[in-house]
Amino acid sequence: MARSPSPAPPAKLGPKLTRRFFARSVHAVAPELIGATLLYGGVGGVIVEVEAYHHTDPAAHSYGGQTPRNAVMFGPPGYAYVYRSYGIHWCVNVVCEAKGSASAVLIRALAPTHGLDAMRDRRGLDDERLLCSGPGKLTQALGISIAANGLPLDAPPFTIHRRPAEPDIVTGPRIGITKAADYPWRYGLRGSRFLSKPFPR
DNA sequence: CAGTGGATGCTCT
DNA sequence: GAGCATCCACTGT
Repeated sequence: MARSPSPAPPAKLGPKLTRRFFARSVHAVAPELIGATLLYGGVGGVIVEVEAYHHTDPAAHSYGGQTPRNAVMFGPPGYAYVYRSYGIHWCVNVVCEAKGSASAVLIRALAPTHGLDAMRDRRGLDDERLLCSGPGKLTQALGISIAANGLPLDAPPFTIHRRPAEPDIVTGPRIGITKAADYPWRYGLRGSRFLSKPFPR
């Protein structure tokens, strides 16, 4: 099959984010991640959708206390928390706030900009819009698995670049949860074609 | 487009 | 043994 020539968005990248960036409230970090560029092994794109999970939030994995699975959430900020979802997919979070706060931001969708061919191979798809438009899709496209759990976000294979400008951000209820389903802690880039689902209007 | 159900494995009760 | 921070294929309008 002929692969459509990808009209790659302009690769505008701010400076690399350091761990200090994550040492703040998830509600401060989450909107600032919209527009940032996430790379894993050089493959990735612009973050267009995230969700905040605070430790006081019944939907957070850390809500019930520390367990082997969520241990990374209880560690220092600036690290990746990866877990298996529905037995099939991986999902990646960035740990925020102070050590022990056990709060994190789930990365839910990217606009692909780097390594499109690698993403297409891993996903078995050509359509750019479907490569990273969901938390399980983007980990597959980037090759993120449990091996990335606990890795620092400011060192290879991870790289996160600050957003080059402040984007137009939408908020709404989080996706796919039953507890605290009304908290408006989903953040997205307004009008993006790469969201996992549209935001309610 | 909306809704439904299966796949699949791990975590915690 | 239940319950998932999901995705995809399939159905019916």
